Amino acid sequence: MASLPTFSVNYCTLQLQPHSGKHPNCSLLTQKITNISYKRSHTITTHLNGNSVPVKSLDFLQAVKEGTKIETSCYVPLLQECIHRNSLSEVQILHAHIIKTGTHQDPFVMTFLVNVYVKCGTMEEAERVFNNLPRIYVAAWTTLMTGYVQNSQPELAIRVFLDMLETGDYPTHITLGTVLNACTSMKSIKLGNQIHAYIVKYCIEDDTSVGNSLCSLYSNCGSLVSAIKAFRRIREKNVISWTTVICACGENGEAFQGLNFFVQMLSEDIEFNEFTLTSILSMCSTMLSLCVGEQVHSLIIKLGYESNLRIRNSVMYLYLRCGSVYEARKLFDGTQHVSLVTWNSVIAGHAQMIEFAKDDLSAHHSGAEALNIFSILNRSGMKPDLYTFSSVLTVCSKLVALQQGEQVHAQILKTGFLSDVVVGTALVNMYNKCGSIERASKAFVEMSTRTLISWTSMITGFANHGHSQQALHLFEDMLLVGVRPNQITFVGVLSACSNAGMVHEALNYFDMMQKDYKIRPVPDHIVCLIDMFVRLGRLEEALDFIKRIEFKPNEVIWSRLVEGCMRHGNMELGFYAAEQLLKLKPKNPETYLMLLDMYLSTRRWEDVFRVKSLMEEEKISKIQDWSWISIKDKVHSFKPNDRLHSADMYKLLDELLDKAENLGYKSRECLELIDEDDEIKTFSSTVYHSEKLAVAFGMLNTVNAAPILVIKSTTMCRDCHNFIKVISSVTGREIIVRDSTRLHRFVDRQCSCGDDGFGL
DNA sequence: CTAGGGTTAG
Repeated sequence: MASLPTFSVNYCTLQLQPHSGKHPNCSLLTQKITNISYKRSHTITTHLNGNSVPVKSLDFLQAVKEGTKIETSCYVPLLQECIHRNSLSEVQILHAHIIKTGTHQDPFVMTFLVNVYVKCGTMEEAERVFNNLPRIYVAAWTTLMTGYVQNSQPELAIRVFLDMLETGDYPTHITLGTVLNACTSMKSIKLGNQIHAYIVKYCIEDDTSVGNSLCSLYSNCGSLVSAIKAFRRIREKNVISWTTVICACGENGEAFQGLNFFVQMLSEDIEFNEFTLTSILSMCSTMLSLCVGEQVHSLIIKLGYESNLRIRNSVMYLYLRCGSVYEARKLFDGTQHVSLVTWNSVIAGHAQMIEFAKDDLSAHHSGAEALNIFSILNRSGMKPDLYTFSSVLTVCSKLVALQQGEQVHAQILKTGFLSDVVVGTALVNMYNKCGSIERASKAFVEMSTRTLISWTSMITGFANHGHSQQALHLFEDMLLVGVRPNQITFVGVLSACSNAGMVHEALNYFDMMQKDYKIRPVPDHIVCLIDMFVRLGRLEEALDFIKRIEFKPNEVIWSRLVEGCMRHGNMELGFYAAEQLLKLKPKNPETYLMLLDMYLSTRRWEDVFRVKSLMEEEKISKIQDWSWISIKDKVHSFKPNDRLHSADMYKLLDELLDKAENLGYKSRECLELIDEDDEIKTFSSTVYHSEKLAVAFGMLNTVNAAPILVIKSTTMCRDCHNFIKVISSVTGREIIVRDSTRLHRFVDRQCSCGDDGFGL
């Protein structure tokens, strides 16, 4: 006999039971469930005391209390109604009744009860019932596994699977589908392949549910080709199969192919449902294709799905992600009974708009609107859930809105959502982004479970605050706990090394990333390393490094080298790097500013004109230099030299400038790209730069001990950086400025960036 | 007991 596939999950290795030749399909028990259970219909009828009664109108609790005898066959539909109502308390009453009447001897009812507890999200109870089952059938194993998969403990699902095989029970096609789903959540293609081998061996690859699960496994592991293969092998494809393959295309960036599958469905008259439509919509959202999205929307109206709330929510989200606030708003206002998901979609949609907005000003506006919607939601009496909180915390972190973030934190504590990993991670990230590394690490330590994202967020937080050693210690801890780092984790690790100038360590980790974890370097990794060499003045090494990478260096990589060359006065290399940069036709106005500064200061007028004409060609507009500060629930914005704020503020700023000058600060001019006719004003004053205005405003409008948090759309200039350093000690205030490249935390004349992280 | 609107790290 050929050797059997081996399942290995960290702690155990087990051989599958030898098969008897034919795969045992559904057990008797599964058949029984299908016969008695119902599609999730709203009118379940049952027989009570000989009369056929619709369960929904039946106050079964009353019946139970009055001591009515319930036939064993009635428990399942009653329990099903509890799932539908999501009422754990009623489940418990029924459970007690089941015990009282001795029905707990019935393996079928008790197996169903495991499912009920799973559906109510109470795994402890589900386990308890499972452990006391009079006889464990394959359906019970499967149900328990499903519970673990749905409650984000896929490793336990695999453990249960192995336990099941040990007792000699055979998996059904549904069990295998669930195991595949566990592999999918663990993103373990290795284990998935082993299960796939088993499936091929028993010739059930063409089974609908197995095929569907295989399709989503491969899709989640990034292999669209295998996903489509799995889909094609399904003998009887159902709506789920089609929807899954469409999702697979969307998740893997092949939206066009996904649309083709949908068109095929339409032309072949294959049944589709609301889920198919929402998948299509979310595909349009991720590829930001408003044009296709609008067509799908009209199709939805034509097909009469317009009033469907799920679909409405998806359409709203689509419009928001594509920046059509007006359309989204129209839909929102036109919806009579909005659900929590509607609110969540609108908030998450605005959060997304921050990322995809055309400029920083509208990005900021979206963020402020998201917070506004959140407060309306709170006043409406509806209770926010973990999705709401995660989105809102993201918004706070992007707006550097510490006060709102703290309020949300308090609300999360009260409502008990802190135990959720995603919410906990979002909280850690919020404190990191708002400059409070202390509270971030406190929140991180207090988490009961951590995902890769939690670790990565905290490591990056330490790195961004200049706490390199702590970042690296945390990374080592993460490895000890057995969490596998990814590309993004290494960005944090390398940036920690870079900030501390730890060349040896950086190169070691860079090596480890590629050799031990088979992660290919991306521009972000290289940027960290280039920054490190540049910081140490080792410009030639930086160049060597750029030449050694396998991909074409991007705009950021070259511009960091140009910047470094300017700082260290190596103009020859600077000109070379600038040539490479110009070949890429950069899009960032700040890059042009830097190049102009370089050519102006060396009086290379021809190059100045070359850069200027390239700017025209590339339609580079003037730099949008804005700063913001959130105070209480309001966001205040500042433009350089604006005179829109109170006279007190300008007075305070002038006083601070005086004080700073007495302590050795010397104001310096800086290059700017401003003015209506887009002419280059060579050097202009930095006195009223937007961040200075925002800081002064913050001093005036917050209590003395409070930190001042400013967010800035461009990179901070050297002058403002010096100024804020000085006044942090003059005023004894902590000042945090998050600019377009990094976070600066000024305390007592020191900045967390180590004074190397700013521009001209 | 299998897909299924809204959530976290760069």
